[in-house]
Amino acid sequence: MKKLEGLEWSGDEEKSKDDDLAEWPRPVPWRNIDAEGLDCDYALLFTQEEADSLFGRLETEVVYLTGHEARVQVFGKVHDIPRKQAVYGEPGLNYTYSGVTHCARQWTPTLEYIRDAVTKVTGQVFNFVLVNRYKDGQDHMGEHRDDERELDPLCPIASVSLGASRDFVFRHRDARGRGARRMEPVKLQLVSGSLLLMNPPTNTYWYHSLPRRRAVLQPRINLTLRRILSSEGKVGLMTRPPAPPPAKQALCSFETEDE
DNA sequence: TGGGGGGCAACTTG
DNA sequence: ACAAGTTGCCCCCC
Ligand SMILES: [Mn+2]
Repeated sequence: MKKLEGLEWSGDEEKSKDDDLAEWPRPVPWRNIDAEGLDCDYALLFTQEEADSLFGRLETEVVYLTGHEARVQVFGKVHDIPRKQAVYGEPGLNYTYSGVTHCARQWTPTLEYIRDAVTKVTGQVFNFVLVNRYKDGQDHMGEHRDDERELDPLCPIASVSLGASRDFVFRHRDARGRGARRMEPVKLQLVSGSLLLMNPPTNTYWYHSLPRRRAVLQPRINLTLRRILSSEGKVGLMTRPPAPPPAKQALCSFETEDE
């Protein structure tokens, strides 16, 4: 695996064939989170020092969506998205959020490094990452499921946290709305350097959110690594426009937008 | 007692 | 039908 300057793991890099998932670069103790239809695994993947370093690198590397791409229109009203988002992955992949499709930028060295670390401890391969930056506890994310059609249903979603600790809440889909089943939400604290794996079928039955926490004053960066199937017709692999596109050619280009 | 935080159902339009 | 935020209300706590 590629090394990143200033982040030399003490473990030797030799690839024995029996390399199993146990050592990265030290063993990671997993905690399993279990409920009806919910299956997650949580581990401390990076030390605090490593996490600080990675956070700092991402702060200079990651290019977030700006301008109209940093807003969302729902029910006719325009809102600023209450966090910053960036989209990275294999060339051609894209991500649709509230009807707007964003093209993935090419992996940065730090994102590749984190991706490969997660692959090393999980054995899962990822081709896409959504970066969410929460500037403080006012930034948040509403309840939702990651139920996009183009996601590989067999691949867990891997969530890496860097920076401020934040609460993270799962709610069963049948526990929402009036006349809901009484089921306790499952609450976690995601600390800096942690990795949360959301295994199937978690995303079928459980919504998750990152609630507002007014006491949190520091920023947090979250990476959700995913595997997108490229063969889906609708989204996934963005194909060249069928004909030389007349006006809207800028759809899949990466021009900088005004702040 | 008042106000702040948090949970959550209700509401929002094209 | 379908989007993902905000708002309002209620409860708890200091
Ligand atoms: Mn999600």
